[in-house]
Amino acid sequence: MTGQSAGAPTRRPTRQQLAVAAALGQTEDFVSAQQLHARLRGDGNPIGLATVYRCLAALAAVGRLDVLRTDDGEAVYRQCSTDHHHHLVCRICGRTVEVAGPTVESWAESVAREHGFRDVRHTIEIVGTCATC
Amino acid sequence: MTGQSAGAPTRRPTRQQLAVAAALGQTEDFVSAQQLHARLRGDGNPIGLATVYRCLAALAAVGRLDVLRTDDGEAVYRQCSTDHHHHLVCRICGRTVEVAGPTVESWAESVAREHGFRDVRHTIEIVGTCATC
DNA sequence: ACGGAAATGAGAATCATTGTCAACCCGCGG
DNA sequence: CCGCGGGTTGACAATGATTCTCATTTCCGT
Ligand SMILES: [Zn+2]
Ligand SMILES: [Zn+2]
Ligand SMILES: [Zn+2]
Ligand SMILES: [Zn+2]
Repeated sequence: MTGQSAGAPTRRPTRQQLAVAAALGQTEDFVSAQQLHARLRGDGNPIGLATVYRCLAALAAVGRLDVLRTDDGEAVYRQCSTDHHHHLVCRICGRTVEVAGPTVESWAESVAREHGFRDVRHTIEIVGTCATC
Repeated sequence: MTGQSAGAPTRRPTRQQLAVAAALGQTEDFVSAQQLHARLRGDGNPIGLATVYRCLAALAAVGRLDVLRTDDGEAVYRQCSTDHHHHLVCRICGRTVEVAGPTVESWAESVAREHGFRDVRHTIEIVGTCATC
């Protein structure tokens, strides 16, 4: 109980960690660790794959990232935005529309509470065929 | 139109497929392909791991199984009830509660239509910490 | 029963993720 | 300012679920 128990055991700052954080800050889309690694290197930012995983894990542990799994099991990460929303994706052309709705938010919240669940998070993805496809 | 000709290319029935279906019918819990494989063999029911995966994929394709991913990316399957629903999962003990709500269904539908999307599907996962954890 | 197509199974191959461990770097004490 | 200790990194090996390969077996219509 003593010591710096409270909050995040601050990680020692390094170039790599900043790079990862910066890269995540440049997009609102979900990216996989592999993609992020490739992107960083592409931007002339040398970093090891294992380090990318470690940074992502660290950020996720502190709750700064949203993590979800694609259908084929790959983990994808996104910087938690203060502005919570979901995506409507076209299964043909990939067009993505951001949608937000208090309706679904409160529904999820109430459903969870109703069953005694705490610290609730949710993942919602709506997939369809867009008007032009 | 004419029977199920257009839809599901009916799979040729075999002992293995029946065994997999039967095993899935014996439990309400989610099981991984590996677990199912072990269980089947344990019950003196010889079957190849690849076949288990194939059967599961086939069943899931026809919509007879609910599939979801554990935090570590492993796919788990469960025979699903005929009705559409979603899952409330405990991030600690894995306890799963089925939830259904016209609220969220119509919300998803309207949001999609509002943007001109057709043939809409959605994925919703609510994760939290259950009362006993 | 016969023949061809579908299904199976053992093992190899794939691929994201994690573990290993020596080299490296950052902040602090001297 | 300089050197040390321990957190951090990175190349590579290891893991483990899932998929692929292909020879063999099984099912089904004829
Ligand atoms: Zn489209
Ligand atoms: Zn939401
Ligand atoms: Zn629980
Ligand atoms: Zn639904």
